[in-house]
Amino acid sequence: MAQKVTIATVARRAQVSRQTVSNVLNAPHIVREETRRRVQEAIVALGYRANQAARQMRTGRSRLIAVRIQPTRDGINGSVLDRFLHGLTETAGATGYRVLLYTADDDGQEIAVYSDLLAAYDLDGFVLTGTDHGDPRTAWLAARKVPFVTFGRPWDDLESHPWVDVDGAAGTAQATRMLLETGHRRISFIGWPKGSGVGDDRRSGWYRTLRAAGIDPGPLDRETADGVGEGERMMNDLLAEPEPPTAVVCASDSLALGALRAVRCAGAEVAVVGFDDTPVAAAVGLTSVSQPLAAVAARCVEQLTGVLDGHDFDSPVLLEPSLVRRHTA
Amino acid sequence: MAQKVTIATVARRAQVSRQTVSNVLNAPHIVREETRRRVQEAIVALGYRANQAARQMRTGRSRLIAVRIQPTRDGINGSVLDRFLHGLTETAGATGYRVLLYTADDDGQEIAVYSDLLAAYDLDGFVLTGTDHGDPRTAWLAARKVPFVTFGRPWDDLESHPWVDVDGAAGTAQATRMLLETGHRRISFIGWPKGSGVGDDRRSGWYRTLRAAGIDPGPLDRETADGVGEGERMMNDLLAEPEPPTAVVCASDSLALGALRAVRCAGAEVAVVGFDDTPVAAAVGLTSVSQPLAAVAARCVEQLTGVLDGHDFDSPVLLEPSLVRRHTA
DNA sequence: TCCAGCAACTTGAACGTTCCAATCCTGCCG
DNA sequence: CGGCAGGATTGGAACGTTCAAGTTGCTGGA
Repeated sequence: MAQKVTIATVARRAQVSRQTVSNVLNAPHIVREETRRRVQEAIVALGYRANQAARQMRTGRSRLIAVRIQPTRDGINGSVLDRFLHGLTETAGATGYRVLLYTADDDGQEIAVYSDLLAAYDLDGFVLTGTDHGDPRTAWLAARKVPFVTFGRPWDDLESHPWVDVDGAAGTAQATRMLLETGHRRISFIGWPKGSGVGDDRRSGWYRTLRAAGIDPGPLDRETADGVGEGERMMNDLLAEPEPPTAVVCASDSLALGALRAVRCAGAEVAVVGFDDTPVAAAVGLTSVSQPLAAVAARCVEQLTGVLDGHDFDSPVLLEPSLVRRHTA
Repeated sequence: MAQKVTIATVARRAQVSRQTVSNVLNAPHIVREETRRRVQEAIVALGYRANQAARQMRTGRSRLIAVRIQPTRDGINGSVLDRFLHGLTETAGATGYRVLLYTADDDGQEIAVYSDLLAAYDLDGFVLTGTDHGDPRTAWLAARKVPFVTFGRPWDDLESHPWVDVDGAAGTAQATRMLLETGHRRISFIGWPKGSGVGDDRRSGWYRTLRAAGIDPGPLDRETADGVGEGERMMNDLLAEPEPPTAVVCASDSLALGALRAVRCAGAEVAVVGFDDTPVAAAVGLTSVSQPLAAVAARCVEQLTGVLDGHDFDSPVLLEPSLVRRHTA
């Protein structure tokens, strides 16, 4: 292995001082054109890379952002995180940031991890996914003025911190509109019990669209926990009605998959739309609402680096999902 | 925010020198019992955490390991990586290591990332997934004596570097044995074209088990690229035979899902077994061979930290997968 | 009595970078 | 032609840790 190339090596070769090399890297405009070129040539020739640890020690910034990786609670929805992480890593990399993973079993433990990461690694910021009403984590971070973004809007105060989210209501509205246009009138919704921010949001798009079309959504609405079995049960329930729906919008692909199974078993003709466009949906040909995860990730990084560069945080970002049409609707 | 707590703060409070505090942390045995206790109390009282950047600058070690996150080529198999990453982060965390992500579009770019990460972040080691015959990445890393482990055995020379893998052959053998025991005789295999290490391995378990049972596997074997559509096509092909199989083992859940669809369309009665136990398998009730990903991740970290601590690398690790029985077999 | 040997602890230096204050140019004005 | 403004460049110090080489104090053998 060749000798380590430091800023001093570059300086010697370019016949300038250490500081000038540093300036070329961090404040190019204050260095004279010709000197800058000479230094840059030396950098390339020697293959110099700034040592982060040293830089970090001086500046207190690590160019590292942390994301929690969850234990894939529900298998189906797991791969959403996967795609999100990829997008995050890619966008972060483009601006010179790197992504660090951590795990935590609950909010309390997660906060302990924050303080560890901040003290030991001088972490620059955090990306949180899935925040709840009155989340203790965002409160902790905000109190210490640690930069962070959330994927998922804060359900209490929309202006409390930077966030990026997908407009779930717009997604279900789009699905419902499409079904209305294909001639459906009795369009059910199988979603989660009221009270969860994400779930209520998704339900509302369907609800409003039906109302706008002059249809009473009331009797068509169903609530249940997430899961394939639950979806199947609810769909069977709906099929047993005197006037069963001809289409159903679901709050997740798990529910939709269950519904689909019930429909097929019964030999019925009911259009089914899921949510999240998971691999499962692609595999079984399920029409589903797709979250633009790469874009979400990109905007998260943007917001975070914005704050890190000292800007006040931009307005939050709400992205439109898109409907991926397959065989089931 | 309170003043930063450094080793000097602790030293003052415990009435010892910096170095003694450092020794308590890195070589406790050379410090007198009573002194050690005093220092440790001060550490706890002040909430001291060693600054990694400073430590790294001196020692050249970052306690960081890097893993590539792939763009989820094939959606179905994506979530495998997800679970692997979680396991990795968890096990690494337990020994004081952290996991850093990176992306790369091809091998050449990946090597460029290595050299960047090594120079800028003093990375301690890499975890590679899915190596090929004559992989340029392992060669590059080995040439520079950078510690790394692969998830997936090196297909050329089994002793060339530490690795952890799942015994795919044992998995398909187990599936085939189970099918034989349930009375099946004509058991097909739908796998990838010969030449890929992983694919050949999975095929061989099925092949050997059938041979051992006195059955000629030849006419039952099928080769195709991965994918749901491919699986469906191959299964239809098999069903059109004069003596169609009564069961089929597949090299992936994608293929199995396609096969399953063909079987159901044809109204046939054919048992289907997939490979990887992806969320899709769980969702549709597909029997599948499950890789012990958490264990794989744990052993990867073990191997890597072993090398980092200066031990010669242990013998490679080959783990047994298990068969998850659901409705399709 | 003297000092070797050892355990326990301390001190100065170094890792590679950036901050800060100081110095060196260069051209321009009076 | 001296002085001065201001841009370009430089050298010393500091970030928090560990390494290497010290110092101190004690035990025990000649």
